[in-house]
Amino acid sequence: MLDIKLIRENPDLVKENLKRRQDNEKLKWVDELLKYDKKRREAIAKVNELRKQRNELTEKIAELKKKGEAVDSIIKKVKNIPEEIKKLEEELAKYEEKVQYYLLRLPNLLHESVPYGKDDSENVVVRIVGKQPKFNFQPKNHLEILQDLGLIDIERAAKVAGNGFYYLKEELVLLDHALQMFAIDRLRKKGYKLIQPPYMLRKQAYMGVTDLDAFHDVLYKIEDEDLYMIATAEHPIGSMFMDEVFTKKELPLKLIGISPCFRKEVGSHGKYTKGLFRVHQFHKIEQFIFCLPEQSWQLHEELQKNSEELYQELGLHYRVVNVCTGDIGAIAAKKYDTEVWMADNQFREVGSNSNCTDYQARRLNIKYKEKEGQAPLDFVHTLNNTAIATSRTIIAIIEQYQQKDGSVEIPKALRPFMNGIEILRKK
RNA sequence: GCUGAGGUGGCAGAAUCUGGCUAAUGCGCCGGUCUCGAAAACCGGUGUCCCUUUGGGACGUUAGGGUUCAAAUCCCUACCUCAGCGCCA
Repeated sequence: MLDIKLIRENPDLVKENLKRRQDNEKLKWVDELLKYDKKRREAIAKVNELRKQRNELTEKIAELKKKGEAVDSIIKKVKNIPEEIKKLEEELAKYEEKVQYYLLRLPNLLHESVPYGKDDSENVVVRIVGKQPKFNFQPKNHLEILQDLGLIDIERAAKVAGNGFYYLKEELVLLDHALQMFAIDRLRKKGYKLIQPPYMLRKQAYMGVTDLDAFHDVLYKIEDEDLYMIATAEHPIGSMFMDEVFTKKELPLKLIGISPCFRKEVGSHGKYTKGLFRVHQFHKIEQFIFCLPEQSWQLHEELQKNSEELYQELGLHYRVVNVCTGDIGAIAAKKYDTEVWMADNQFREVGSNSNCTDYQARRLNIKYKEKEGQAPLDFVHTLNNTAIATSRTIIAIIEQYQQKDGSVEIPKALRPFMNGIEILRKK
């Protein structure tokens, strides 16, 4: 959410930002928002005036009663004021709803370093790391390999839960867990604090951390409950400190979340959906930071470095892209995607790293103050970055480490976390 | 899930029964006086919003409704906390 004062004072800045995002249909929203904001403030003035009148008369009633004098005539005079107030308040509520509608939908201001572009084809490659694996045979995709090894069953998963689910088996389960333990181990050594959050959230908490499209396209809702299955640990961790005030010395607060992630993936038709790439559930280790505004850009690079170190230690070939203005999404001010190389010679996303500046924090009402007992100064900044998303990283490992005989080598970094297993082999 | 007791500012805590009496008082925090400096003491301030801003006003007692001229106070709902009971891996 943007600061209404900023929009009032710099409407052109907000409009320029929308143009860069190619969100041209939202341009008129800025004027609409300001129109309703003005009406809102006028209504507030009127309501205040009426309340003042009522309060004065009410006080007179109390005063006269104390003296034991008659109050009937004043009560008659004041009696219809509450109704007028109510009418005006209803009008005011309408304006407030409008203002809120636009505020919740206007996207974050982009950082100047975000490249201009219309969609993911115009994301800018920042760097390519590692070497493309060379095979002296025709490489297979992960699904074929895993099925040959007998480590996955997606047919039965489809039978009981539908497309997009899977049964992992034996060593593949260990690999999934090893990836998580590996990421946790490395990040804890950097001082990040581990959190296992609730796997469901109320709507109110969810509103603060994501955009409204998510409620339909991404989130599973529990029937008859005000609860949504989380799509990432980012969400329960972001909302964890809702309506709270940090002291400066508590910041930056660097956290690692571990959780399963549940996603509906509505509207993913036509996208790459093979095997484990686009699934309804997977595990993820997530980095999350609450910090002072002046710290966030440096920490954004730190988060990027952290996750790249993991991919490097796993020996994976990957690239990093600076996500362009047309592809970045409403909440981030800047976003890097990390994309791993897959056997069909495509790079595909395994993680993304967002600096949300104060956009999430304003919605969640998370502020900071100089020290205990003082008034809050301003909103904090929030950042989140994938450390490891298991399913997609599994794809990269299986496809990049496959051998001619159909076996798959386990990266050395993972072996201590999976009972020393060095290779996945058909039995 | 049931029963009972609760939820008041950054914190503690009164007012709730019996609606009108500055949300008292203390702590913390900010500023000032004093001091070489600090502590103590004393004085002032300490949430949000609106306006025609040396000022005026509205809102604010977990949240949302209701009753009333008037609600922290009475009624309803949700959420949360505590206690007891029940159920459960």
